[in-house]
Amino acid sequence: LSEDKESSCRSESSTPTARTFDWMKVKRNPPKTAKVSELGTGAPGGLRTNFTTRQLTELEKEFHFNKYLSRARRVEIAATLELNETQVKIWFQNRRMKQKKREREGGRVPPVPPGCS
Amino acid sequence: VMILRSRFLDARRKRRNFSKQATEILNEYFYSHLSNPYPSEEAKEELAKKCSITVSQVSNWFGNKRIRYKKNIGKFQEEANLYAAKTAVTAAHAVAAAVQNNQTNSP
DNA sequence: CGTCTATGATTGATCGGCAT
DNA sequence: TATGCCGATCAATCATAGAC
Repeated sequence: LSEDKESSCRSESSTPTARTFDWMKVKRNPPKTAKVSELGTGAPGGLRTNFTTRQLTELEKEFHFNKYLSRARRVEIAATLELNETQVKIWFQNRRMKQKKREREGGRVPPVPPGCS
Repeated sequence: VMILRSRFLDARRKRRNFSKQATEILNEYFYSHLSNPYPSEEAKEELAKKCSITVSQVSNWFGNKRIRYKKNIGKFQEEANLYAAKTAVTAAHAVAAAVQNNQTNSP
């Protein structure tokens, strides 16, 4: 049960806190989506793609049919929605986690807000 | 214009701030574990119970806190010192109580 | 009342670990 | 060694609550 191990810090002037720990330095690599191949128009990879309502609707529909995708289905959907196979794969990945989260803490206190007393 | 940003009017995003007491508990944990503010699943469940919120909300709180803290450490300096002091006082009381208890029980 | 800031929630994508 | 999934987290953004 021993944690706290100064991982890396130097400046210690006024208070015992305010030190810079490793978790504060963590930097995620920018998204590699949107290949840098279709440039020409300057496709700045490293942006969080914004899925359109149409894409989300289709993905959601497919999810209700299959929680998991086969390679073939993934390719098909990616082509239809103009997304990478990876994006489709990740979407389903996140969607499954979302589903699990809802099931886990779903039945919460819904019947109470109205009026009350 | 992509005025069509309509996010389906996320009905659930009717946010309500946590009680001041809940925020106190969360901040106390955060600053007393500033070297590694990543509560275990068990710790999250305990915090959730104490704060009367869900485990997911505890996760959201720590996620937001960590990101916003490192984004501007200086802005949280005052808050950090505040909780550091509070933790020190609490610890002091615990020690004092322990000492007194020891004296009382060992004549 | 309108503007600016604090904060809870959402989500596409990354990271490390494990399985195939 | 390469690929998919899980669980946790990141990071940017949304929309609202609160401060002024």
